[in-house]
Amino acid sequence: MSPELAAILARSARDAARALVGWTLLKDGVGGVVVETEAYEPDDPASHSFPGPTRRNATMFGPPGRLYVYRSYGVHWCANVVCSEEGTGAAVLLRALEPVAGLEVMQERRRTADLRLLCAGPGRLAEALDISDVDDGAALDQPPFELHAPRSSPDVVTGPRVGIRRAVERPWRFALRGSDFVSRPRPRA
DNA sequence: CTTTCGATGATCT
DNA sequence: GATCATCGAAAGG
Repeated sequence: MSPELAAILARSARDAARALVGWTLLKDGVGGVVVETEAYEPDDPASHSFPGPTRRNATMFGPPGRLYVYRSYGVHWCANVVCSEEGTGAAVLLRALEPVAGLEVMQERRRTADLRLLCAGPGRLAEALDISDVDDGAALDQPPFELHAPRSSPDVVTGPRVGIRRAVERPWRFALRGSDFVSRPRPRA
């Protein structure tokens, strides 16, 4: 793993979630720029790692830089980046990308031509990149995945996390300011 | 525009 | 049996 990525992922989920905005994520050359993330910390009642290690969340307690993939509402797949120290259970939920590469492939997978709806939400993002349970535990800096650093530091806004019932007050959602490709409800401009 | 609701399966109580 | 880090279609204003 590059020193730059390792340094980002070594930090808390909050810091890693903020720092991952602007990076480009690809699977098999298909994907785009990360424009929205959420942090899930250890001792965070909203995190899947909160109850401790189980079969589902085992990847969360493994090495940083791996993908933790889980099924949401029995219908969708959602993808996280494991971060902080191995064994802590910290992770960053990937919530939205700005589509950049493989647009036609993603449009086909998502069955929509609207670029704003290709990767705007964790379930949509996973479907567009063809991420599922088989990718759980995969290293994000090794094929078929690539993670590329932004050229300059992006302008990031924060807000409450989406879709959770517990610890709703923690402002651990991060998004690229003004992006047209974030999920709803839209963060403040 | 906004709100409501069904789908569908693993996990938890 | 209830809950859930979601989405899209349908119904309501």
